[in-house]
Amino acid sequence: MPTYEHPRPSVTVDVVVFGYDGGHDLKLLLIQRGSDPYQGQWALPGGFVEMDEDLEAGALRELEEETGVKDLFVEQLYTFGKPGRDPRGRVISVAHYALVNLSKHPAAAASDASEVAWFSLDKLPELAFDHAEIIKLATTRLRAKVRYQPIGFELLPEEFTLGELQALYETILGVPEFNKRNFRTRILRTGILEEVGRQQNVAHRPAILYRFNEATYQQLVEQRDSGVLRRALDFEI
Amino acid sequence: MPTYEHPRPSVTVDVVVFGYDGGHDLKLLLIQRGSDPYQGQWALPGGFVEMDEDLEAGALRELEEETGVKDLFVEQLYTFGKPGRDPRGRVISVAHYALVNLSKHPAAAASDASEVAWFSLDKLPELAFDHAEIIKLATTRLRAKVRYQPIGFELLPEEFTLGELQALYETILGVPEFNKRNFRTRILRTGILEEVGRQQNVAHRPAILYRFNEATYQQLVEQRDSGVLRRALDFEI
DNA sequence: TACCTTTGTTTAAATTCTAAACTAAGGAAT
DNA sequence: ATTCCTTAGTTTAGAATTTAAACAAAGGTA
Repeated sequence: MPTYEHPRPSVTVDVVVFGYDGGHDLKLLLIQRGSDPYQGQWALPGGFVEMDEDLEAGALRELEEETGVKDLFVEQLYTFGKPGRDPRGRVISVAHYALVNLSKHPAAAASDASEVAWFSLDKLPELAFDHAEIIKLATTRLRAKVRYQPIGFELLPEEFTLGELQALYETILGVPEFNKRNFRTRILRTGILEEVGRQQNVAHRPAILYRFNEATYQQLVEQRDSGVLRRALDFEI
Repeated sequence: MPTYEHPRPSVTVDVVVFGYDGGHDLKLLLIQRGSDPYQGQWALPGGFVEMDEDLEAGALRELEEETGVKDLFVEQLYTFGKPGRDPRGRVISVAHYALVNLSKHPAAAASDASEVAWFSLDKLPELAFDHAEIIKLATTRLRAKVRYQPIGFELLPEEFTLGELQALYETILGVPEFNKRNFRTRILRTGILEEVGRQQNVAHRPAILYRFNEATYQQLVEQRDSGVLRRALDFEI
């Protein structure tokens, strides 16, 4: 049965972009819709996938076209396909989420969609389509994933202190302040951090700067998956 | 921009159905393709999604049409959309996975696709499309998820002993034999099991039969999510 | 009645976690 | 130059948890 016999839904890719600037909240990148359905409302960056591009590539392309933001960590989240979720007809959206450090990717503002802005995750405007639901799922996923995979590092600058890392975890998880100095022990014993220097010009004892060591991490993942280690990567917060 | 201006990919739903019969391996439900691309090869049950049905509903419909199996736990897995994954053109597949206890759902055999059979997960035939890749991801997901969500109960009969539950965990995770009698402690202290009787006519001390208590589980999930409890549900194997 | 098998409990030692006290390293204030 | 303040980082004792082994129980079978 060749495909052309079937009526086909439209397929879009949308991206929930989380940004972090060292503060006490996560940011979310939204665009203001310039055209037809939900015109003027805020929405996730995204658009129709092209016939010859991979889904993730499409998500990154739409993101760059609409916001100018590129070169970031992106991963598939979930596919939303309930009939009626888009007034234009049957539209299935393959939602992604992405993480970005705002000091690396400066104030996104661009292009063919009318407006682009970063919103605090806990002060979002009204959203088009079912995008509020998508964002909620992305947030849940981020919170769950950050506990057992080192994706948080995507939100920090290349070099960071343990204090900054802990503040990020507290921000993502919404916990006021946890585990005090035990956080340090747990993260360091995994061996996935590498010392790269010390802070300069701070009005207190300068902290050690660390960098995420991807090679060591991959090695640990392999050892765990082959059964050599069991708990090596639990930095369970 | 109305959707009809865009070329549209085809969208299918596929289902990785895991079955368990109390033995030492997991089974996988496959169909033998009766038509055009990959004719005669084994493949996942699935097909084109209809214009007015939800993705999960489509997965269940195709599954029942092609194999006769219905009424089971199903969840979205991942969406596969690489160009070229289907020789018929651009086909995006929203893959799902499902869990079923084989004593409840007897030998699936049916219908419009030519053949249906259960295969041992570690003795799979050559597979059509990128279905081997989909199965691999589903297996990884099942192994990961069974450690922190009680989805394993979907694979057991209504009433089961702790020995049976442990055997299931060992089968899913591929561990020869773990934790001996501590498994019991960890599962029981969560409170998600409810005693419903004892085994009959066995040539040894009869084991207590348990049933999964969904209400207690939901209650614990809520308490955890609201921060009251932290570790209540870690039955981390 | 003795024995076999599997279920289920108890417990002591080992390990890990928690939280507090303590030490260190800067700049800023005096 | 000295003291003070702030944040970084270490040590450690007590609490809690995990592990693994010994032990006890409950059938059927010989």
